[in-house]
Amino acid sequence: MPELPEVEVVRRGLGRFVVHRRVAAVDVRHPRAVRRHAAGPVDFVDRLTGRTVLAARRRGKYLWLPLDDGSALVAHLGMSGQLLVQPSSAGDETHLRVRMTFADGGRELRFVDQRTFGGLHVEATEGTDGIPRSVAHIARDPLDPEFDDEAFVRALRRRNTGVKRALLDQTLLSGVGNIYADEALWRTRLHGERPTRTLRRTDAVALLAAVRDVMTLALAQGGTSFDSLYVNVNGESGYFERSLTAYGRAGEPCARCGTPIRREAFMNRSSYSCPGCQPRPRPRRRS
DNA sequence: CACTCAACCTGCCGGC
DNA sequence: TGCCGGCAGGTTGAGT
Repeated sequence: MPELPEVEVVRRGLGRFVVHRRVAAVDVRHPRAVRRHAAGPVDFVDRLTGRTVLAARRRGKYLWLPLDDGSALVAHLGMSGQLLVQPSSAGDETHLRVRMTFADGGRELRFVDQRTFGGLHVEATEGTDGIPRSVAHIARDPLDPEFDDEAFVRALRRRNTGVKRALLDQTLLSGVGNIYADEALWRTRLHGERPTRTLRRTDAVALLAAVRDVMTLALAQGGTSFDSLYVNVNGESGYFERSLTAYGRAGEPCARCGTPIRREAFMNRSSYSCPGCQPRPRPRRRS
């Protein structure tokens, strides 16, 4: 479910409900959920027990909780992961993978993940920026104050691929997934298979602005639905859906020109775009 | 080095 | 009803 805005909503929830608390106990209910913790589930539990959570951080779609011994609990939600803050009296979720209780006896933190593409692990953080090594390859995201717009524009135009593939490459910029890629492309009137080499500078600048705009808008909406409690922070929230202009809207009229939105297969998934506003690029002979 | 794609899972939905 | 194919907001690592 989660792209940057959704993950950021989760991060804020963790910041509010988990930071400054000391871990009392951890129960790994499904080893696959901690498969990226190379030393195994027992070590995972050992490294967390007794630690205090210092903060809740994020880069792109990765989350991590720095701990008081210099390590961090790193989380990726994958396609279906959720981090829920639940009273201990709440019954186990069907896909509950990891449960963490705290010394203050308050609400638990639960990792719930149907498809188990997501997971948790503990690792050291390094350097002054405190980025876990497993996250180091992820580029800054467009909402990061230190994101370098100029460097992105240059790198994008230097790529030799389709613009949507580039947007989804988390080492070029992070946080963009299938939905926001399609939304940003629609806003910029670009077809996802437009070769990055043919983008004008202004196209690249506009595309980045569109990514930022759509993410900021989605985040504002997600933030509103959040304050009740964590349960609302899952893909089920129909909140974002309302403002989507292309993604998932095959057959519906384009909000700009009325042409029915098309759906095309793309990398084992789908792309949605407007045939009127986003014409397929003409195949060019390579030079 | 840059790029592409299958594999990793489970559940749901529509068609037969 | 039940079975089957297709599809789902992501990432990695092997292969070209």
